[in-house]
Amino acid sequence: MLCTPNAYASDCPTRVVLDRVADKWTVLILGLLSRGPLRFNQLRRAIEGLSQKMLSQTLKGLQRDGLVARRIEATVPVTVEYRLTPLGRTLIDPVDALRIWAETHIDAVRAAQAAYDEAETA
Amino acid sequence: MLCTPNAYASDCPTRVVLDRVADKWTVLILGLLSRGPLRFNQLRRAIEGLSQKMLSQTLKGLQRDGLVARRIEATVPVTVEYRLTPLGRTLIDPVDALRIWAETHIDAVRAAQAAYDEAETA
DNA sequence: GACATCTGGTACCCATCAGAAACCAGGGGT
DNA sequence: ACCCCTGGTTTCTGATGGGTACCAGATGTC
Repeated sequence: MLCTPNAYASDCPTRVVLDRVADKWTVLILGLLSRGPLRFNQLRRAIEGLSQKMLSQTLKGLQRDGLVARRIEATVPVTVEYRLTPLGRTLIDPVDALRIWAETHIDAVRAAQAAYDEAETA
Repeated sequence: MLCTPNAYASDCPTRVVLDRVADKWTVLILGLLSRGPLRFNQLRRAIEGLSQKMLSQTLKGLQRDGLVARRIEATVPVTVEYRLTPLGRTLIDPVDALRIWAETHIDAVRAAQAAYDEAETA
């Protein structure tokens, strides 16, 4: 490795990884896959507002980064199953923590936003 | 609150918060501020590749969400100090975990990418 | 006075990207 | 024949991320 991993250096590849991992759809997809393998349309239906394109694109990126494995099942119709790899499983905790933080502190954030917007307008 | 916090529902405000928190610059900025207050240009210099505009924009968002407090110091020249709020401090652990994950697993990810690209080309 | 430099930003422009909708392809149901 | 399911890709467009230049105010310095 050429650089000591340091997300604050722009030339460190860590930056690229952080960009993938610190992503809304990644967090939601990994959160679901942590509970077990799912098929393409199961994921799409479970995550409201996620378009086919973004799902396909995000899954492709996750596969490339070795976090998710894709397996074609010879059923009728052919189904495609996505599951976490061992590497992907090491990411469950950080990503879950983030999602849970958002769900837990949403009230505080909304209150802060309201206060901020109030001060702005006034 | 109208909805049980659920990041998987598109109409839940949690989604918006997750989008802010699951952001490359947010992760890097909060990671620095967790070690103590910093001024605008200190942050800018510490995070390579972060433009003034994105820093300004991200800090404004973090203020609105009540994660970061901005304090103007009557020094010469006037300096502006950014520090985490109590709410912001609750986010340190999740966000640090994400950054540390990226720094720790960068080798594995790079290897997976190389293998994937190899298979693609072949 | 003219100029550079520090502070912390804002205005403008452009390339990229996210998202919506259409389309593709193979098979099943009626 | 037609519409449904499966899992995508293509196309188009509006939003947005990000770079560059610029702004304001104070200090220094030639």
